[in-house]
Amino acid sequence: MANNDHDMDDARSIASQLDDTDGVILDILENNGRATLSHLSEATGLSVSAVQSRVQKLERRGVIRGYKAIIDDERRGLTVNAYIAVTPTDYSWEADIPDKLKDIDGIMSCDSVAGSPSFMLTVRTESPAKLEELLNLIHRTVPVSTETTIVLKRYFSM
Amino acid sequence: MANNDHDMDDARSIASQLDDTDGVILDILENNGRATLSHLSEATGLSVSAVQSRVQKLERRGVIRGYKAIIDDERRGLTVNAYIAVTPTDYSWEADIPDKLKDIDGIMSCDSVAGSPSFMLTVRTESPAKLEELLNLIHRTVPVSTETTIVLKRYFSM
DNA sequence: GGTGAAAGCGGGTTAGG
DNA sequence: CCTAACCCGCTTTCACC
Repeated sequence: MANNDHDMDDARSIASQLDDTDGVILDILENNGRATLSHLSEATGLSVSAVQSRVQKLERRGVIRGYKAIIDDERRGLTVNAYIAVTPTDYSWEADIPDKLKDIDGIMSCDSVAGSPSFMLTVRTESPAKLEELLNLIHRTVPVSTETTIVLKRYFSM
Repeated sequence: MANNDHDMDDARSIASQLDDTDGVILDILENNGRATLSHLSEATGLSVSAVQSRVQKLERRGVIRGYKAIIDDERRGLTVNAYIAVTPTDYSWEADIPDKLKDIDGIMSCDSVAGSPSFMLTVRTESPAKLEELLNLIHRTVPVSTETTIVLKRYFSM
């Protein structure tokens, strides 16, 4: 995308541009993605149009990346969650691993981490059997060893 | 089982009540929490009001737990993410640990897991120094040992 | 950077069939 | 589950501080 103005899209410089009011807006929207502009206006003491321009700016700069409904995975039938520590068996592939994994259904996140596993994944499936299928698929896709830690109960999240 | 004969809010019984249309609605809302009813109407082939009553039902039954804005933590200044494996040093406290941790700022999720650590936390802070403070706070709050894995880069999530 | 107001309309809400 | 009203709130665009 071409920039209209001199946008500084380095993450750190953006963070340093955010003031307390932006923080209030982000806190509210993080907990209620459908908060209205008038609600944000009340909470910040600004006018609706001022809040609106801030929200739009936050969206344009990528601070607000989108909006999601939070789904109760259990009530939806996705009952098995797990952490998977991933260690490459062939390190020449290491840099490609996240890209190879990102479209596999059930893998919710992929982080590279410091330490002996190279990556940590979080996954969710509808059954232990499906989790085994997912692990098999991972091993067919990339040359890695995995260590899976099954979640017994999610006490809280975000 | 032990409770109420007509209790319909058991997670499994709710999941079994969801049909394909509900699945379409949930998939869309999970990726776009601000999808309009008319968009959902197009996607499902139902009328707007039919979709609306389904969405409301999903909200009332707790399948849809809420709506959130997705914030780019780096651009917001929260640059340090980590996984913390938690092992109680005094197991008589184990059951209380999630409750003690849930109001600590920076702890994003807490899962009990199968295996030798009892819990897995995900945390975020604005600096390594703040992460150390968070770890100190955890140790002052509950009798546990911790093993922290720092995230170098988040490739994708949710 | 912020306010306030007016006009248009898109989408949520609530009827009746 | 549908259609058809109704109405609140988001958006845009002003002029202005």
